[in-house]
Formats: sequence, C-alpha cells, structure tokens
Amino acid sequence: MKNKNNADVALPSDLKVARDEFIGSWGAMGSAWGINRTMAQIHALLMVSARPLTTDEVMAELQISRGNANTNLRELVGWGLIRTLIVKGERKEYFEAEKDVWRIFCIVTRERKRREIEPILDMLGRMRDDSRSMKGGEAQEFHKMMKGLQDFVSLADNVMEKIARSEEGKVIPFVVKTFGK
Amino acid sequence: MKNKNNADVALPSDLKVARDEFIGSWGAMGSAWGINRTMAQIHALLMVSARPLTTDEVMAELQISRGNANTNLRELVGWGLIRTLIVKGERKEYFEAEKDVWRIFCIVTRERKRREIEPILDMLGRMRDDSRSMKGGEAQEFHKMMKGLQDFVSLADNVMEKIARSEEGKVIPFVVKTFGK
DNA sequence: CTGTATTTTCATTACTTAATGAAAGTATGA
DNA sequence: TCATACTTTCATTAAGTAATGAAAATACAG
Repeated sequence: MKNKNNADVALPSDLKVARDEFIGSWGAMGSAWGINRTMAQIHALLMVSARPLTTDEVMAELQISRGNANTNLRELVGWGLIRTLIVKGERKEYFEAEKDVWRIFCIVTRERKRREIEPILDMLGRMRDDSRSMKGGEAQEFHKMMKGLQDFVSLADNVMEKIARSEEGKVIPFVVKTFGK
Repeated sequence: MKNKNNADVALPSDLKVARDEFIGSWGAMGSAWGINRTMAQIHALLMVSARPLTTDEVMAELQISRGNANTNLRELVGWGLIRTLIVKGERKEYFEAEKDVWRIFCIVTRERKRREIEPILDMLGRMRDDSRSMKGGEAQEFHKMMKGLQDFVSLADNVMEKIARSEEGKVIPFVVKTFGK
C-alpha cells in the first residue's frame, strides 16, 4: 500500500547524514528567525531533495504528522518558497522548492518587510503625527524620538524594497565591490 | 512607603496614551523578531522616558513582577541597549536607554549576526567540506547547494559587519544616495 | 453516481517559553 | 555588625505555540 520510493532510498549514508544535519540546523535556525521549526525543516528537505516529494514522503522523512505536514507545506506555498506540481496520471500533489539562493533571499526579505517593517512604520507615522502638536518638553522629546525612528526605519524599508526588486547580477557585484569580499 | 515619583506623574494624558501605544507596539514587534515581549517593552519605555527609571518604576509602569523586570533589565544591559546608573546618596540602581537610533541599530545588527548568522555559517562550512569528496550526482547537487548558500550568507555577514562598524555620517548619506529616498 | 485516494480541518494534547513572587543573597549606612 | 534597602534566584504556575490524528471534505476515475 505505502510505496517505498522514499527520498533517501539508496542514498550513501554519509550524504544522508549530512542532509539530516543540514535539515536539523536549518530548522533550529528557523525558530531564531521567527519561522517555525517544522516549516524550516520542510523547506530544507525540499531544497536538498533531487526530486519533488509528496506529503507522505515529507511525513516519513521528518517523522511528523499529516496535519503538521499539510499545514506547513501550505504555509511554504503561501510564502512562495515552494510550489506544487502535478504529475499526469497521479492524483497526489508533489512539492518542489525554489533552489535559487538569490530568489529565496528576495522572497524572505519581502515577506519580512511586509510582516515586520511595515506595521511598525505605520505605527511610528501615527505616533509622530499625534505628538507633533503636543506641548511641553517631554512631548517634544517623544516627537523627536518618533521622527528619528521613523526616518530610519523608512530608509531601511526603501533599501530592502529596492534590493529585493533587483537582479542578482546587478546587486551582488555591486555589494562585493562596495563591501570588499 | 512606595514613593510616588512614577514616571508618568503629571504627564498630559494624550502623551501618556501615545507612549503606551508605542510601548505596546514595540513589544508586539519584539516577539516577531525573536526578542521577548517584556524585554522590548522595557526597552521602549526607557527609550521614551525623559529620565532614568528604577526597577520599581518599570514594574509599576508595565505591571510586571519583580523577577520579570529584573531578568529583562539584565538581558538588556547584556545586549548593551540600556545601562545602569547610580545616583549618589541613593542605593537603588537606575536604568537608562541608548537613545541614538543609529547606535541601537548597530547593537542589534551585531547581536543578531552573532546569534543567528555565525552559527549557520559554521554549519554551512562544515557541510560544504564534508560533501566535497562525496561521489554521485546527488552529492554533487548537495555540495553545490551548500556552496551557494555559504557564499551568500558569508557575503551578508561581511556586509553587516562593515555597516555595524561604520559611522552614521558615512553610511546614511551613502545609502540615501545609492537607494534614492 | 459511487467508491477510493488524497487533502484539509480542528479539537485535543504536548511542548516550549515566559512570568510570578517568596525566599535567599548582597550591599550599604549608621 | 546590625538593620534595612535593594537585587537576584528559582521552583512553581501560567500562557502561548505547535503537533497530533481522526473525522470531514474534496477530487477524481471508472
């Protein structure tokens, strides 16, 4: 019933070991970055997989439940870090990861910008406006702080946007030139 | 017994409201960034406070326990985002925040680099070496992926280091020029 | 349609992380 | 050195987050 085409069949064991360590570390790092562990692990697994995998293969490989696998695969699709793939003559879906490092970087940058930078920017803008007309030394201090923060975060936001829109071939050489190697 | 010099005594209420919203939002954002909520709130409170505060004032203002306040104040001191201050003739410690946005940015950048980037870089380096001599197409693919990731992350690491070491007066004008405003 | 393969949902459970507050520890002034 | 003000610790509790897996929903082949 369960077919035995697991991704690691016949893999030399040292490669298997290295892969597993990569998957584990990538997952651990995920949590530090506010991305959940399983999601990062699935992403890692698909990044180093030579071929697209099914939900069942992901479950087997990472030893996780169906619900967990499904939820995190959907989430990854939502981020644009993996895509679904249908094989003609088969019912089940396959998943494959974006493997281009630059593209991964752009996707993650945009997503983090959207989720983390933009809400702060809105809040800072409001605080800055609200405090503009307040009287008193404390209020002026507060206003100054909001202005300083907003200007800075806004600049960072612009930089991220510009970079994430650029082509690798333009940015990397420039960065290497500017910041040495 | 409890002295009434709370930080917000006699604050116009609209300023108080704005401050509280800032503190709340900064705290919420903290969690998205892997920094705990209370730590981010204390940091925000001290950033907008006109004068240094004591542990008891922080407790009162944020409605948190002594243990919680103490732990997170220490953590912030560890990051270098706030510093302690002793007032002659008084036993208790006061805490004051670094308020310069550029310096805050540099501190946070260095800390995140140290905690999040460097361990990954080590791991990728090891994986890259381990897989260098492995045979087979899959192993070559894996090696290539590790190389691509390590080159990229290493470049990012260098850029962060260089920027965090630079002076605001050099970086900001350059960034504004390069990435438009 | 109807039966089966596959995917999705979601109430429950497990795990992880943070917060509490009393007790222990430390430092200071008299 | 004693009494007191203040700080730190840490076992316990609470809150938040993720994982499970069975049941429901969906899609598809015949």
